[in-house]
Amino acid sequence: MKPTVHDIARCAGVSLATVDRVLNARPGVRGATRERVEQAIVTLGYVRDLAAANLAKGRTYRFAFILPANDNSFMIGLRREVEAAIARSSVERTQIEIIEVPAFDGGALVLALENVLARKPDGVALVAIDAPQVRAVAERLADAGVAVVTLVSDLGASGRHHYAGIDNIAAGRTAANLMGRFLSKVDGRVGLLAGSMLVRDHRERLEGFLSVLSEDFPQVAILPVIEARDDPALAETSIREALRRHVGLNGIYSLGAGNRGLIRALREVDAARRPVVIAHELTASTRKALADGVIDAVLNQDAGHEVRSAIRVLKAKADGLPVLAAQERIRIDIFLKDNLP
Amino acid sequence: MKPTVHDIARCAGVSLATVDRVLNARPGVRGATRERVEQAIVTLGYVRDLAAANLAKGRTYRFAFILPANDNSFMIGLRREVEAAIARSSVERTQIEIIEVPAFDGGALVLALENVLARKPDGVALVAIDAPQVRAVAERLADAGVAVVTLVSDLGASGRHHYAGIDNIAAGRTAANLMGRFLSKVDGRVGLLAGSMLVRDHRERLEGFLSVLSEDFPQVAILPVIEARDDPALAETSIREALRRHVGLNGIYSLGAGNRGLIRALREVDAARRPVVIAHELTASTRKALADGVIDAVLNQDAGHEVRSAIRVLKAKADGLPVLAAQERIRIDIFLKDNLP
DNA sequence: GAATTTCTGATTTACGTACCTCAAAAATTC
DNA sequence: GAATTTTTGAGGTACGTAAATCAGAAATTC
Repeated sequence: MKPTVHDIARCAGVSLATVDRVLNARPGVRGATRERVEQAIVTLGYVRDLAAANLAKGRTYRFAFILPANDNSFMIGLRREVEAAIARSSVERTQIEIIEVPAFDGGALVLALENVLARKPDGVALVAIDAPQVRAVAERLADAGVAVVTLVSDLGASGRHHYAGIDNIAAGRTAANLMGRFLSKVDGRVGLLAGSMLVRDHRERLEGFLSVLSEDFPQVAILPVIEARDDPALAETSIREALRRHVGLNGIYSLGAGNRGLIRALREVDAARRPVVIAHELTASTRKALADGVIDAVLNQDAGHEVRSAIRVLKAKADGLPVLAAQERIRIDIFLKDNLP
Repeated sequence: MKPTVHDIARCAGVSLATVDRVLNARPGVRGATRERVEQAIVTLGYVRDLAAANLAKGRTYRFAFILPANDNSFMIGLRREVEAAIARSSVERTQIEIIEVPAFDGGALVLALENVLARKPDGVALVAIDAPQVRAVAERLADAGVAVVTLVSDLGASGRHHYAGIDNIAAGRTAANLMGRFLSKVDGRVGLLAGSMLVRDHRERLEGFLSVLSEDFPQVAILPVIEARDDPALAETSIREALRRHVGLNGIYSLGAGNRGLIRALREVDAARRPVVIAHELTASTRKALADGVIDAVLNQDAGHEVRSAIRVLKAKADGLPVLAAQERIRIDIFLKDNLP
C-alpha cells in the first residue's frame, strides 16, 4: 500500500499537523523534529498524491503563451494547438492566456514579458527572440518564481528553464545531408531561403546546413542567403528571380516558414528542370507540394507536441518536479511523399 | 467555475444520491427523472473530475503487457520502457504485469492471452502475431470488457481497440524512397533482410518497400528476401554470403531487428564498396554504424513513446474516454548520422 | 522560576466524487 | 384502498491532502 501522511505521522511519532508543516515548508517546526519527519518520508518512500493535493488546494495552473502575430501556416497551427489546450483546460486544471506580439520584434516581446511579470502567473511559454534584453526579462521572470519555457525558437540555456522545440542545428545538418545525397549532379549549386537571422532557430539551421555541406559535400556551391521574413509574397518574387538568374540552380533549402510563395514560384518551372527542394514545416501547401513532387523533403516539428510538452514542463516546474527528458524531446520529423501522415 | 455534482442536483431539482445513481448507472431511477438529470448535465456542461473520482474509488488500473522473449536490442529496450512505467506505477495509479512469451509463436501467445482473460485486468497490451486464433482470443478479451492495445506489430482493426505502433507500410515506402535516391548508380541491385513473415510489421514493410521501388525506381533489381528470424548470428552468415555471391549488390534494406550480425558482416567490406544500407530501430549498434558511415539511414520507432501511449490509451479505454488521435500517433523517426539524438 | 516565545498535537473543514444506509414518498399491483 | 414495489431524499463516511484554529507542552529569555 502507498504510504500516506498518516503513515508518516505514525512512523515519525508526530502529529498530522507537523507532517503537514514539514511537507509544505510552513514554519513552526524545530530542526530535530523536521529531520525525524524527513527521515520517515525517506524510509517509507512517501510520494505526495498530486491529484489529491491539487483537489484539496483547488489549484489551477496559470500560464501565459506569448506567440508572434505571424500569419504563416505554422504559426497559425501553433496558435490553434494552444487554443486546443485551452479547450481542455477544465480537465487539466490550467488557465492559459494567449498574448500576441508583432513578429521579429524584440522590443514588443520585452514589453509583453514585463506585462506578464506584473501578473505573476505560474509559468510563461514564449517563441523567443534571443536578444540580450529579452534574456534579461526572462531571467527576472525566473527569479520571480515564474517557470519559463521557450517554444520553437530558443533563448540560450541561461534565460529559461526548458526549451520545447527541435534541435535546429541538427535539422540544418540533416537537410544538408539529404540535399547532398539527393543532388545526383556533382556540380550542384544550392540556394538558401530564410526568414530572419534575428531568430535563433533560423540561424542555427543555416549553421548546421553550411557545416555539413562544406564537410561532406564540398563540390556543392552555395549562393547568398535570401531573407524573406517568412513572407510568402516576398519569397515568391525572390525565388522567381533567383531561378531566372542562376540557371544552374539545382537545390533550394528553405529554412524558414512562409513556403507558399516558394512553392508558387517552383510550380512555374518545368518538372524536369526543377531543383531539389527541402523545406520546413508540414502545412497544407508543403504537403501538397510534397505529394506533387514539387518539394522533395519536409523537415517538421509537431506543434501539437510542442505545446503539450510545454504545458507538461510548465506544470512540473510549477510543482518543483523533475521532467522526463526522453518524453519531452521534440523530434525532427522528416517527411517524404511516402510517409505523409 | 466548473460545475459539480451538487450543481447538477440543484439544477435538476433532485438529490445528490439521484445524480450519483444516474452518473454511475446504478438502478433505481425513473426514466423521466434520469432524463432531467442528463439534461442538467448537458446544459451545465458537467465533466466528471477524474482525479477526484479515482481518489474516491481508490482506483488502480490493472494492465498486462505481453512481450516476446526476444533478445534483440529493440525488444530489450521495449521491456525496459515497460519496467520504467512500472516504476512510475504508484504515481500513475497503475499496476502493470509483464508476461513473456516465446517469439514468433502464435500458440504461446494465445495461451498467454487466455491466462490474462481469466484474471480480467482492465487492459492488455501485446506485440501481436496476426493469426486468426490470436485475433479470436483478443476479441473474447474485448467482449469481456478488457481494453486491448497492440504494440509494435498489429492484429488488424477487428481484433483490438487501438494500435500503438508505426505505419509499417509507410515505413517500407519511405525506406524505398531513400534507397532509390541514395543509389546513385541506375542499375542498383537491392537485397532484403527480414525477421519473419509471420508478423504483420515485417510483411507490411516489405510490401511498402517493393511497391515504391517498382513504381518509382523500376531500374533497381530486387534479390530474394532473406529471413533471419531477428537472429544476429543467422543474419551475419546470410549477409556475408549474399555479399560474396552478388558482387553487384549495392543496396540492403534490413526491415527486421537483430542488426548486430548485419553490421558485423558489413564492416568486413571495404568502405568504398559498401552498399547503401537502410535498417530499422536505433540501438547502440545501429547508432554506432550510422555514425561510422556503415549504415546510411535508420528508421526508428520510439519504444518509450509507444509504451507511454499504450498506457494512456488503455486508461482512456478503461474509463470509456475518447483518445486524442493526434497525440497517440506513433511517428516514423528517420535518423541520418546528422540528427542522432 | 516566572514570563515569554516557540513548537507541537488534536481536531475540524474542505476539495469533488463514490458508495452506503435508512426512511419517506410515490407509483404500482391486487 | 390496502399492500407492495419502486423511486427518491437525506445523511453519512471515505479517499489523501491542504489549511486553519486553539490549547497545551516545551524551550528560551530575563
